[in-house]
Amino acid sequence: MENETHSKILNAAKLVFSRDGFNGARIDQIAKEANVNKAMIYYHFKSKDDLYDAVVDSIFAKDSLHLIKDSGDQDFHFAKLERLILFFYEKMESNKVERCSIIAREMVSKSDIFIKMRDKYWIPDFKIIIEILESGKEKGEFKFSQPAELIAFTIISHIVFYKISEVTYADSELYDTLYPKNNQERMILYLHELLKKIIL
Amino acid sequence: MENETHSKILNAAKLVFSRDGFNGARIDQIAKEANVNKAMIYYHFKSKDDLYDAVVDSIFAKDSLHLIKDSGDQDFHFAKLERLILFFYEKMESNKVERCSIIAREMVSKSDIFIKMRDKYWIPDFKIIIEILESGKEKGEFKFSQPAELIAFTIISHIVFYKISEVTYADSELYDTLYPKNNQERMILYLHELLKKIIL
DNA sequence: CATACATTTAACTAAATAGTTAATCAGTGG
DNA sequence: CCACTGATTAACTATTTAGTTAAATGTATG
Repeated sequence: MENETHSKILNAAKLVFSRDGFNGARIDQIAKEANVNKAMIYYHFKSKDDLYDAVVDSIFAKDSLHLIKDSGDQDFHFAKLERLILFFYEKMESNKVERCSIIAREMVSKSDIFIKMRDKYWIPDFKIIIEILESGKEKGEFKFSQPAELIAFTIISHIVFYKISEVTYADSELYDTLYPKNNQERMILYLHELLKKIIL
Repeated sequence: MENETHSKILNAAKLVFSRDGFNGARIDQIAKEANVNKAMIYYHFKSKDDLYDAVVDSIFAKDSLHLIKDSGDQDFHFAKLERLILFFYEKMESNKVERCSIIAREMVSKSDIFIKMRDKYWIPDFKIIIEILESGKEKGEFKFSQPAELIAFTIISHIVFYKISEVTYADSELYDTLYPKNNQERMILYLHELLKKIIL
C-alpha cells in the first residue's frame, strides 16, 4: 500500500471518473468523496490526466491474456479456450462498474491512453484467441469454416458487451431476466455451449 | 428542412458531441464548426442539454424494431428474424460513428436522456427479438434449449458491439482483418450462419 | 529540544466556458 | 420609405474549474 491518503484519492477517483467520465469528473468532487483536501490530489498526482492514468492502470494492470496463454500447454485447445474465457470474464467482474464504464467510454474516445491500452492489451488479446482457434483447427480439434477473427469476436463481444450491458440495464425491467440472482456464470455456460456448436 | 442555420448547427453538434462526448464538447467549437455565431445556437436551442437532446433524437428517431416487426407476417420466423437483423444493422450503419460513439457513452451514463432511450427503444427491441424466438420455438420452427434472452443477446451484441468496435479499432492493425473492404456485410452473413447452428 | 522532512490546509489565481444582451442587418408588406 | 419581423453579430458576464501557494502541522531523529 502506497499510502492511506494516496489510496483514498485513487478509490474516490475510480468512482467519480467511472460515474461521470473524464470530462464530467470534478477534482473537487474527487477530493470531497475521498475526504481529503483538494491540494492533496496535486501532492500525490501531477494533474487530472495523471490521476486518470493511475485509475486506468489500477483497473487494467496485469490483465493480458498473455499471462495465462501458455499455462497448461498440454491441454486440448478447447480447454485452453475455456480457461481464457473464464480468466477474461473474471477480470471483467472485478471493479465491474468502474471497468465497464471506462471501457465503454474509452472504446470511442481516441484518447492517448485509450490507444495505448488498445494496442498494448486488447489487440494482443484478440490475437491470442485467434491463434488458439487457428491452431486448434490445424490440429483437427476444431472444425469451422467461418473466419477465426469473427469467432474470436463472438467470444469477446459476449463477455464485454454482456458486462457493459449489466451497467446499462441496471434498474430496468430487463435486469432480472438478463442477470438473474444466483446465476452469475450463466453467460459463461451459454458461451461454452455456443462454442461447442460452432467450432467442434 | 427546418432552416439552413438550424441544420448546420445540428450537424456540427452531431460531430462534436460524438467526438468529444457531452461534457467534452464545447459550444464555441460547435459554433465554429457550424460556421455560425455562438449566439445562433442559443437562438435555435434552449441550452447545451437541449441541443444534445436534439442530436440524440435526430440520430435515434424512428429506429424501433416495432416499425417492421409485423411486416411480412406470413413469413417463417427465421426470415422474420433476418429482416429484423438487417434493419437493425442498417440503422447502425447510418451516422455510424456518431451513433456508435453516443451509444457507447450513453450505455454507462445513467443520464435522463439515456434512461428515456433505453426504456422507450432498446428494451422493447430486446423484447421483440425474444418474442420472435419464443414464438418460433412454440411453432416448432426453432429448436433451442438455451434461454431466449441470451440468444437475443447474441444477436444484439454481434451487431452493436461489432459496430462500436469499428470505431475502436479504426487506424489499428486489426482493422483490415475485422472490417475488410468490399465485404461490408460479413457480420450479417456470419450471424446468419451462427443462428442457423444454434436455433434451427 | 531542535532540525529536517513529509503531510495537510485554506485561500488564491488564471483560464475556460455556458449563457446573455443590445445593437444591427436583411427582407417584406403597406 | 417606413415599420415590422426574423436572423445575425460582437462584446460581455457570471460561474465553474484545474491548478498553485505559502503557511501550518505533524513526526521522526540526532
